Amino acid sequence: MRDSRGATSVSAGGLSPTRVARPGRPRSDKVNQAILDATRDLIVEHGFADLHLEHVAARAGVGKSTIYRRWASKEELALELLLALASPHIAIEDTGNTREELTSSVNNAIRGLTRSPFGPVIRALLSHIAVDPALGDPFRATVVQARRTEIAAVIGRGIERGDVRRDVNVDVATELLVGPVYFRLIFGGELDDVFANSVVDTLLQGFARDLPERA
Amino acid sequence: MRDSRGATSVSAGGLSPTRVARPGRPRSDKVNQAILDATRDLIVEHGFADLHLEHVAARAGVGKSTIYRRWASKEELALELLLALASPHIAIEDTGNTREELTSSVNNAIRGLTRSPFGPVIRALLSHIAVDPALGDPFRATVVQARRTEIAAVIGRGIERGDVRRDVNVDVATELLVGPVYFRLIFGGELDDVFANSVVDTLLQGFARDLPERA
DNA sequence: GAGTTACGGTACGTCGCGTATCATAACTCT
DNA sequence: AGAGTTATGATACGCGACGTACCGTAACTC
Repeated sequence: MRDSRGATSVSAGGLSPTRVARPGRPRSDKVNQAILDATRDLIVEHGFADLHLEHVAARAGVGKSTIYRRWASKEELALELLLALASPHIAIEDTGNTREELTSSVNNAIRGLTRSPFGPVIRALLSHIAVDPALGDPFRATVVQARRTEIAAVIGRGIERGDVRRDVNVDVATELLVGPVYFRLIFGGELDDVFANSVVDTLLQGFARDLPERA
Repeated sequence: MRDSRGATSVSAGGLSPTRVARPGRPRSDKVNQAILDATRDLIVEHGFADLHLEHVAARAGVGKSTIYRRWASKEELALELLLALASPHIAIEDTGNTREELTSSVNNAIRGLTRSPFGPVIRALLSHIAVDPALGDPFRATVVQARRTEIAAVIGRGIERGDVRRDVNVDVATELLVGPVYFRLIFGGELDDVFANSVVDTLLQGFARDLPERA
């Protein structure tokens, strides 16, 4: 993120797979984790707007300068936290049952938002993701893209099985599956199995009673 | 919001329809509007996190104390602005064409978010709506509820016309129509007519190629 | 006119920002 | 073992915004 020293960055391309063995005292992984943990706790407790690096430092038992040495801003720190929290993810297996896999897609999103620290954190950062490209672009490029790809695979299998229409737009299908979840996250409503099933049922069947006129 | 003096509040129940005629100098509506305008501009320009009441006061040509006399916090001020910006809204007419009305529902959401100051403001406040009940609850109770009711009416007409299945859950239907719009607002993607049509087409037809097994 | 409230402006203490500096700790290389 | 280098926790700094308190003046009711 900030410099090439830490294990934080995408590994600046050293030859050795483990470490480059530079001179001087190495960055402490423990400290790194303590900062991220404290950040997570404070965001969950007080929200992103009231996240203050001085408090993070105090709770992590760390000097303020140690934080600034690794991350240039609150946003960078939050981004790394967000990506770290988003990565543990249950893959959607090929079960042979399209409805089941679609429901899993919706439930995966719900679980991530309700039963893990990822939920409160992304809730606190929604605006910044929507507004600040420095935070939004990397998030879109990794997390959102991965989820899109995964659901695209589900849709693809559904088409192969003959369960799903061939002309379904995969991007729009993803947004129809997951969009309602985020809508409820922001504007209220239960996020549970009943909702997930309701979304999938409605999507599979469609609104139309009879086939609507095409074009 | 803060006290019972201003025309701002929901009218503390005076007998006269116009004014209660209290002693002293009355609150200036001009000043009120100037503050809201300045707030809108600054949120759009710099985002909510960088909204500073001292700047609002300066741009509105107003004393800082005048702002604090009316609103207790940045959030309260932002809420009133949000509600004011959300209220101008094009109703969805009964055109007799269900597909057309559904598309209008989606396009209404898109237009509000892309072609009016409401878009940048709500984008900046998404997190606060999701996290802070003081801001979220009133917003849900008014704006979100109104939109839900409106779309429910569209669905209802569709059912009467025989275009829409009778057993469609109106809440879920609303979320399926508008959720994808908010998804793209946050996570990126074009918000245009093509998207609106795509959403409606997919929703009317459904994903399923043949009728899926029920239950 | 007297009484009351709102107005713009200014000054105040407090807090977090991001930077700089320090003595010390941890590690590499000779 | 010792020299060189980088990281660490701590502390201090100037800056800007916070929210409050106080002014003299303006606007309105009686």
